[in-house]
Amino acid sequence: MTIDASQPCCSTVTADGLDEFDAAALAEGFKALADPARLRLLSLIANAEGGEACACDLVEPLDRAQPTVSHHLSLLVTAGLITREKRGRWAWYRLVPERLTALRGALAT
Amino acid sequence: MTIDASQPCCSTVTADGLDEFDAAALAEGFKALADPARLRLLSLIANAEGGEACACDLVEPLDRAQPTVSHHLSLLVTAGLITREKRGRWAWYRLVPERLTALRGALAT
DNA sequence: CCGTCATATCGACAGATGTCAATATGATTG
DNA sequence: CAATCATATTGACATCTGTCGATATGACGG
Repeated sequence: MTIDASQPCCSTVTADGLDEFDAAALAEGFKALADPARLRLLSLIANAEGGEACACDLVEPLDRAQPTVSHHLSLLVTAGLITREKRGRWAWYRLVPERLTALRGALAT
Repeated sequence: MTIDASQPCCSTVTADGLDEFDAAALAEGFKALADPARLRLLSLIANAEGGEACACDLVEPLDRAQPTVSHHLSLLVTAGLITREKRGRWAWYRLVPERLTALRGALAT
């Protein structure tokens, strides 16, 4: 299941009566951010030339094994935080800024 | 170890060269938000009368056992997202909005 | 002081998570 | 087609996490 990033997140942490369902949905988003490797991947992708990064350029700076990096990238895609585009044998990743913004909005006070 | 909420978070997910150390620190914050029970606790506390909530009023709406609620509240305190004040036999909790704002800022695009 | 009440801590357990080596997949190239 | 390269998948493992029942701690009331 992949998150629909076009659907802006409605619930807010400080909203009254956040129910279990909305809370679970929100938590999924934050779970994706709750790991240093994934945060660094977001940083690397965000600052890559042209706004997109090849997986081949992410393994070395992350200092983790290739399957581990691939695993984290998949999680980020599933969470709707990045997109994957396969071109030839390379996989290119881009941020989904709306998704980041939506989670940001959920922290409004 | 308790987070110093007065220290505004400096790193951003989209900042260039987010290193492992900063990433780990940021991830700690998001980990605290990465659970439905804790998100609902934040919501309940944020909307409690007077901006503070008694633990006794949090167990039932959360639909989890008392030790579980106590556990999550402790995690939130450790993460610097709420404060605990013991008055008599009751424990009162308040949001730390600056901490929420800091994490919010880390998601800036 | 003794019982009660609110909360925290302990111990246990099932399930999730991060990690890697080995291997599969699928595109490119000679 | 065979070799190579980039990436994904699988399987295994140790660790972390959410949960609860039982129990400890500590304040209050009679």
